[in-house]
Amino acid sequence: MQAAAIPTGPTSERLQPEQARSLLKALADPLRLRILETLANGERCVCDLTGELALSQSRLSFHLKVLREAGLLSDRQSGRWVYYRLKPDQLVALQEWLGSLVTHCQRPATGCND
Amino acid sequence: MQAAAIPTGPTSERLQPEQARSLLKALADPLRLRILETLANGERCVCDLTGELALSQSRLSFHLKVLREAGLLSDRQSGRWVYYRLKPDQLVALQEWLGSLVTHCQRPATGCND
DNA sequence: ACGCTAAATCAAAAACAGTTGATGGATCAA
DNA sequence: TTGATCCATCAACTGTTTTTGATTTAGCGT
Repeated sequence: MQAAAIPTGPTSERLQPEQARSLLKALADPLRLRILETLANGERCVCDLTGELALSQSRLSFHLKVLREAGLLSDRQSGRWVYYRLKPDQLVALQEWLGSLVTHCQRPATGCND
Repeated sequence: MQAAAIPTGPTSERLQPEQARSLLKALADPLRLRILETLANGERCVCDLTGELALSQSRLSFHLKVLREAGLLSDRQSGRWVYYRLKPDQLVALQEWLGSLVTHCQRPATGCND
């Protein structure tokens, strides 16, 4: 997935502000965080998740869609079931984006701790 | 909204999910990101910010409050003016929180890449 | 084909977040 | 004191997100 041209970061590419916002927004929900934490333990199908998280199917489906469209989850179908799994790439990218924000704010010149 | 979860330590302690959520939510807004970026250049009073960002005073005040309650900003009054500055601590804590989520998901045992 | 189950999608309602314009408290200078 | 400026807060309004319950699409076994 790495673009050959610009070696911006150690692992992934630099996030655009708009992408960062969409990730932050997807993460800024308690239910979606619970879903992520559950999926951090490994792949699950939707029916398992409704059970484990005690959610209605359509409610869960809504939030899975938000997370998937933000690029945080991938899904695969197997028979009647759809399995979701966490994609760490975007999390790493967001982490790096946060890091650059911190760095920027900690520059000595007009630093934020004077 | 509930009272702000005031960050306890000067340097990074492990974030509770609820604190993480409140930080993510605070960051997930384009205007608030612009405010943060402006404050990354150093402390500013509210009246400067209304000018630089071309915002109504009450709109700016609303967003400053969100950021302050998330623990991302500190403020101090000096005469008639209130100066806001960025507090990188919570950004660092959030970064670490993201990191731990990634780490957790990348454990070999029930890893998310099998 | 049929019935059954998994999951996505839809429309309407409810809940929430953000904007606006007005008001009020605090500080300062004259 | 009066008047001006800085800022926070409030209530009313608008727009967006989330929830709900119903419907739809699709896979599997019989």
